[in-house]
Parts: sequence; structure tokens; C-alpha cells
Amino acid sequence: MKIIFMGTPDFARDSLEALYNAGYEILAVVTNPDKPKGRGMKMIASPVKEFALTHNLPVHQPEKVRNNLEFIEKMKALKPEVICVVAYGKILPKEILDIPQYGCINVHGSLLPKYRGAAPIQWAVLNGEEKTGVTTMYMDIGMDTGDMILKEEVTIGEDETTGELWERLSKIGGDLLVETLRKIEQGTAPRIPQGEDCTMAPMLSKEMAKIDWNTKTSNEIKNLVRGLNPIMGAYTMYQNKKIKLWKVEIVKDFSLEGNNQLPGQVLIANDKEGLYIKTIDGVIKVLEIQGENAKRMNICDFLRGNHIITNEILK
RNA sequence: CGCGAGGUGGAGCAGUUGGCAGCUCGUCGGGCUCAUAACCCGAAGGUCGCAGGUUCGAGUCCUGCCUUCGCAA
Repeated sequence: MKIIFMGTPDFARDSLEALYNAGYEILAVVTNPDKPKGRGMKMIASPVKEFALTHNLPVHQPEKVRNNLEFIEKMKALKPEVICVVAYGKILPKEILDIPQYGCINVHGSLLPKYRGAAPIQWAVLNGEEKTGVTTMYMDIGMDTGDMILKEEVTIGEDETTGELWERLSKIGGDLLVETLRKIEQGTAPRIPQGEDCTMAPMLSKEMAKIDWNTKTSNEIKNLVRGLNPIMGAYTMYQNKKIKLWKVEIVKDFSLEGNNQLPGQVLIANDKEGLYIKTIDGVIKVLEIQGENAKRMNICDFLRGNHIITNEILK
């Protein structure tokens, strides 16, 4: 089976690696152009490109693919039997989808038709889903609307972060992709239309990272914190300074004297017991935190040097 | 030349207009308690990133360098 692989982040790299290790002939690897990134704005190659280079696979990095005749002709000339697309970052036009005889196969990080779109894994965690998974499908011109081939379900750990789930699904995705290709070769791959009960998982916005103590329950806050870990980090303001919460746990049976505490109010803050904060429906304990311009640290280390005043209200 | 913060005893921080180097925790020794991430007493541990400069005197001001980190997906 001759393959063209298109993808960009580490999630895609694992799929490429699985294909490579399974012995498939990879005609070309297509990935997004290098971008200035990190401190000093150095040009950084995508994980997919890194892998391709170290394994001597030819790399293409078009700025755009739509209406890019030169690129489309190149792809056609390679005569791929299938194109595998995993988190490439661009929407492919019909001219490309029509090139390979077996079509374009996509690996998506959710149980379709739920969580179509750019950020399925993040949203599954943010919404506190108990399970999610990986789906392979035949791509069509819609946004993750193609007919499904294989699906693998996983349960999400109660404290699992987006980063952890991401890594797991990324590995599963690679294996599932290889299995999908096997079935296609054998002619036993199913083609299951997606139902109508779809949901969307759009890109995450900056604003949602701020914790709204006045409307969110303990559980919602916890899901926000782990759902944004390690992508953005949920944050709150303490004396006009931004502090990010990386790990919190819900505290049961915390005896509040009276109930005149406000949501976001600091109940306890010392390096012995930790940091406890009131929510609208209970109390949460912060386990890992990050101050402005600082690195992540566990709560005890943080409180030794950064004194947080009890009864202060986080906003 | 993207923006920004910092390098001070093992950890996390403070250090005011330059004048003997501090805080919380940990560590070690001792004490107290039915008991506690409890409490009390005592001790060890720092070339204040490096190199120059200004000064009677610099962690603190100036210059250069090294280095760590945060944000911009």
C-alpha cells in the first residue's frame, strides 16, 4: 500500500510512526511549514517533519493546499493508493480527496459523530465525559463528517488531564490507523455513515481559561483545570496577578462555619495544609499552581515564598 | 534583533533612600505531649550567577558576559 501522510503535531507523529513501523511505503509526508516559536522566535519544525527527516522520508510543506495547482499535481504524480491525514491543520479540497483510489483516511480523537472539529480531546475532558475514543473515517469535504471505519473506545480517568489523554489516544490512533489500512487492503473495511446526533468541538478560546468562581461548581472547575492542562492552564486573579491552577481536587466534608464565605474566597492557605478555596457548591483544594512569570510548583513550595492571605477573594 | 521575569544557605521567597545577610519550610541535636503535617529550645548551612567599575563601604548603583524561566497556541 503506497501512502501519502499528512499531519503536523505529535498526535500525528505517532500515527506516522505506526505506519512506518508497520512497513508501509510512505511516498511523501506533508506537514505545515516551520514556524517561529518559543523564546527567541526560533524556527521550529513540526514533530511530523522531525520524524520524516530522521527516517529519510520526503517532506512537503505547502503554505496552502487549496488552489495550489503545483502541489496538487505533485501529489497526483506520486500516485498514492491512500492518503492518511491526522491533525494536519488544513482543510483539504475535493481535488486532493479524489486523488487516491482508496480515498483519504482520517484519524480523529473522539467517538464520532460526537466532538467533530479541532479540539475533540480537550472538549471531552472539559465536559467531564467518562469515555471517549478514536475513530478512523473516509474523509469527505465536510468537517469530520465522513463515513466511519473503525472505532476504539477508552474511559477517561477521573483526574486525567488533556495532556495524558492526548498521549494515550495518540498511540491508539496509530494502531487503529494501521488496522484500518489492513482492513482496506483485505476489502473488509466497513463504511458506516455518521448519525445525526453530532456535537462540535471548536478551537479553544483564550477567555475560557479564566475561572468564574461565581458560576462554576467544584466539579466544573476541576474539569476546566484538567481540561486545560497542559495547553493553557486555567487561571484566576489574586491581587491583580494571574495565577494558574494546574491541579485541584474536590474536598468533601469540609466543615464551614456559617456560610458567609463567598465563592473564590481563600479558606486556608499555609504550607502545612495547602490552599483551600470556596466554590459555589463546596470546597476545592489546589495541589499544583503557577504564579506569574514562574514555573509550576506544588502548592507547599509555592506557599512558602508566596504568602496568600486567608479570606482574600480570587477573581 | 517578538514581549516579559529572575539568578540570595537543601526548597520557596524578602532584602526598603547603598551601611554587620533575613523569612517560612526542611535538615541535625535536645525537650514536651495520650495525641497531632502539633508545640518549645538550640545548631549547622550562603564566594548574594560570573567579570569589571563607581564608593570609605554594593545583594543593593553602572557596564559586559553566562544562565534559568514565563507569555505569545
